[in-house]
Amino acid sequence: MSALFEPSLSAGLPGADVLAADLDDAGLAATACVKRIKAGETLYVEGEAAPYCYQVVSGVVKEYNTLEDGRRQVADFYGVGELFGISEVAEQLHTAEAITNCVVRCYPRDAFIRTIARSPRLSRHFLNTLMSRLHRARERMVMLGRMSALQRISVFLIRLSKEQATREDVHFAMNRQDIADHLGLTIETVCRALTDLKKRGVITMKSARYFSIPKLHALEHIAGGAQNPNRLH
Amino acid sequence: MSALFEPSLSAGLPGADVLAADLDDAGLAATACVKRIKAGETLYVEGEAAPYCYQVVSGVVKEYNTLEDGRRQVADFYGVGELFGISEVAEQLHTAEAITNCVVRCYPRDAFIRTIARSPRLSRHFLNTLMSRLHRARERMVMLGRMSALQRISVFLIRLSKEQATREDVHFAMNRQDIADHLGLTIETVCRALTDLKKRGVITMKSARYFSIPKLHALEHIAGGAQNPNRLH
DNA sequence: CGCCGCCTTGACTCCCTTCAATGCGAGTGG
DNA sequence: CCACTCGCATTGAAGGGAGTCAAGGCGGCG
Repeated sequence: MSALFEPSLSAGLPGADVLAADLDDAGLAATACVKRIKAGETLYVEGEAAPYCYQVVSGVVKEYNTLEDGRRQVADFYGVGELFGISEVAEQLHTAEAITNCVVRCYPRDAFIRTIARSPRLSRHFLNTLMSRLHRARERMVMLGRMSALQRISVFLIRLSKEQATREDVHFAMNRQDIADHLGLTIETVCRALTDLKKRGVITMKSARYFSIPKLHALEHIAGGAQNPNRLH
Repeated sequence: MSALFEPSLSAGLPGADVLAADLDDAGLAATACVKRIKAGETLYVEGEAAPYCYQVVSGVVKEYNTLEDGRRQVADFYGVGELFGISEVAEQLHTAEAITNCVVRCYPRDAFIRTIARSPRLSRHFLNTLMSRLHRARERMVMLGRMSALQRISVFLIRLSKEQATREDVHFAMNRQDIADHLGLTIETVCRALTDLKKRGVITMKSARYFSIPKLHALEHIAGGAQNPNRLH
C-alpha cells in the first residue's frame, strides 16, 4: 500500500532491523509463519502470553498501552522490516494493532532469542537494534517531558519526512488520534498545531493525510526549541 | 554511601544487569579500569566520543539530556550493578553525572560489544538487560505522556520504595530538581504533589530526603489512575 | 550567628484540555 | 446524480492543571 517508512530502510536510517535474510541463514525461516491482518485489527493485547515476536513485511503497525480511563499512549509505529512484540518476559507489554493492511512474519519467541544469542553476527545486529530502539524511546521521553505541542508536532513531521525521504506530499499512515496518543496530546491540539504551522506557511497540506514542508528550516527551528518556545494559540 | 537501589539487585528486580563476574569470565576484567567520581561531577557529556561504557560499582548516577533553553530531561538513574553509557554509535547520547560519590567500572566500548556478542550466555543476558531497559523507557513514556503530576510522583515513590524494598524511611538519592527533570515537571510542582500526598496522609516525611508510605494502597490507587484523576491544587 | 543551598508555599498566568458544534470526503443507496 | 450517513478532521469557547515569578522556611556548615 503506502510506502511509509520503506525509504528509511533502503536509506539505512534507523528503522532497519535484523534482516529477514540473516534470520533465514540462521535457520529461523523454517519456524516462521506469515500472517495477514487488516487495518484496525489487533495482533495481540497487553498482558497476554507472547509465544511469538514479529517483523513487518508490509504495512504499518502501532504498539500502545491503555490506561484505566481509556486514554492511550502509542509507544511506537513500526514499518517494513522492523521487529516488534519482543520483551524480556514471555508476555506482551503492549497492544499491537494494524494501522494499514499488513503482512507480518511471526517467529517463535524462544527459538528466536536462542538463535540470536548463538550467532555473534545476529547478536551484534540485534543488540544494535535494541540500543537504537532505546535511543528512540529516550528522544521521545524528552519530547513528552519537555516540549510544547508545537514542538512535538514539528519533531514528528520532520521524522515522517526523513523516513519517507521527501519534503513533498509526505503521508500520514496514522490518523489524528494515533498522532495525539503518540505525542501525549489531544486530537484537538494536534489539529490546532497543524493549522498553526499552515498559517505560518511552514507546511502545506493538500489533504488531511498529506503534507509538504516548504520551509524545512523554520520547522527545524521550531522543533529545536527556539528561544521563544513558539507556543500554540 | 546510601543503599539506594541495592536491594533491587539482591531481590532480582529490574536493575540487575550483566554481572561483573560474568564479564570477568569473558576476559573483560583485564581491560576494565575503575574510576572514582564525586557527587555532582560529570562523567561524560552528550555528543562527545564514547570510548567506554560503564557499570556502577557504588553510588548513583543520572543520565540526562539538555535542551537549548537549559531545561533537562533525566532519562534514568542508575544504581549498583547497572550498565550505562552504551549505544549503537560510539558517541554519548546523554550527559552522565554522579548524584552521590560514585565508583564506576569502565569497559572499552568496542571490546565490550565484541565480547558480549561472542558469548551466547552474555548475549542473552545483555539482550534481556536492553529489553528491560526499553520496557522501563516505555513505562516512562506513558507517565510523561498521559499522567498527572500527582500520578507521576506516586509512581516514582512506589518505584523507589520497591527498589529499596521498604516502606519506611525510603531515601531520595536525588534532589527535587532531578526528580522534576525526570518526571517532566517543575520543582515547584514536585513539592506541591508531595505536600498533597502528605496532607492526605498517604505518605509521611521525616525530612526532605526520607519518606514512608503508611497507605500504600491509597498511593497505588492514585498512581493507577483512579477514576477521578486526583489532580493537584 | 549568618550564610548558602535546597525546599516549600503563595499568587497569578497561560497552554492545553474539555466540551461542543461544524466541516468535509468517501461510500451507499435511492 | 444527489441525498444521506458515518467517521474523521477542524474550529470555537471556556475552564483547569501545571508553569512562572516571587517570597519565605529550613537545615547544614564555617
